[in-house]
Amino acid sequence: MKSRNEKKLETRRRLIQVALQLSAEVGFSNLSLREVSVAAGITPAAFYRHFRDMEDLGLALLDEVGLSLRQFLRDARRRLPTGKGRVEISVQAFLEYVNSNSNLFRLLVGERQGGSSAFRKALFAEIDQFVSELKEDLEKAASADNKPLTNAAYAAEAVIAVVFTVGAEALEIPKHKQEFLATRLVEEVKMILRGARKRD
Amino acid sequence: MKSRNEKKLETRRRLIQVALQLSAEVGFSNLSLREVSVAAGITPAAFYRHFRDMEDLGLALLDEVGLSLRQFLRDARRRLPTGKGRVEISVQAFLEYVNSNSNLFRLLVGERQGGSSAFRKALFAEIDQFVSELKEDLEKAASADNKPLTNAAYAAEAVIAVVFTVGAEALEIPKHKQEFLATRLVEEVKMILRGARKRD
DNA sequence: TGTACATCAGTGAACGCGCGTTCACTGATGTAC
DNA sequence: TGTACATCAGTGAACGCGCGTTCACTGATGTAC
Repeated sequence: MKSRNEKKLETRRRLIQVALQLSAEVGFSNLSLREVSVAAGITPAAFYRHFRDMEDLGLALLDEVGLSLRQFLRDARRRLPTGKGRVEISVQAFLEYVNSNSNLFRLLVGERQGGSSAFRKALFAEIDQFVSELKEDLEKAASADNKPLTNAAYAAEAVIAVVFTVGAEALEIPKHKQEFLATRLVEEVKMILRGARKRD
Repeated sequence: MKSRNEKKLETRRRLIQVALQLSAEVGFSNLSLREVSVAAGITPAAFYRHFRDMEDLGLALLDEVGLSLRQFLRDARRRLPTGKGRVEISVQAFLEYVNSNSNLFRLLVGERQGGSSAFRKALFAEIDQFVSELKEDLEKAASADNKPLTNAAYAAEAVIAVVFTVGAEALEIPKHKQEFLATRLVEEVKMILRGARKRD
């Protein structure tokens, strides 16, 4: 038999999952408390046993996104070879991530404007963490290749900007039409990295 | 005396202006027909004399944004000197534009996700035009400087990605705290252009 | 193990509210003669 | 210029709807003895 606490956590999980699914269609900020509650199989009144309001649920969703992104980064870093072709492999992995976690990624790029200020702040914090992890990766790779960068932080920001822009476009088109996005993204990232290298 | 037609156009203008102002605060997709109508000084029922629904108004807003952006580009191009410092001047001009037309810019970056598919399509078309105009500028500048680019289209896309990303951040912070954004944006754009140049 | 009481996730009804949309209407502007 | 009629931007009331939130409640789970 499941304990009362376990059941409560299950319902909480269901609320989060359902909110993620629904927000992919209309955007999280257009989601209603009633809609989410009913889709999760509880009455609207019971929603308040789990979250104070929709903003509170939104912050929980962002935690979820952060967790998933960090996991993706960890996996990607582990699988990545040293030497040639790293950009291609990373871009490929990223686009796969976007396609299979489109709900999470949509939240990340789609709600930069909508939502409360607490929500936006948490969202930018997630993106910042993404940027700073990339910065460290770039620095490591640069010193391994003996091709130092003038400013790894700027390079990381620029790369994230184009990666997220392309990711947002990928959401709009079916997966089998995305090859050109991959090649475009690879070229643009390489362009940035080339421009970021110290001239000798 | 104003003709009936002129008065109608004035009301239409007022609806558009008011929608632009209100959408800066909550985002266009969270705006209600009643809210906009009353703020423009007409009853909700009279709204239908001007637009079929809110989506229709949204498309009119995008026209407005497109017009204003093209004007900005034309002015910027005219004022721009040849030779050194062009990136700095362009970035400065762009950030001024973002600050004084924040409502328009917010619409452009904030509704990439919200809104109907017709709305999103029109929005991406506006951005695409921005990209292709920049591409031509880059090509001209490159041939004038005799520093040919490997792929001006990719360079333009990457530049727009970082420019819009920084522009979106600028919306979040007061103008007097934006100096670091300007230097950051200048460096990132130069980085991309450097990486885009043909190696000889 | 059994009993008595406490906890609390979830229920279902109710509330007031702003929403989009419709409708018959008003009265100023425009047009034809 | 004056008159009779047409047009049509805007009015105001009404509608049904989904919303967030509250409330007293139920009944299964948990706890103390």
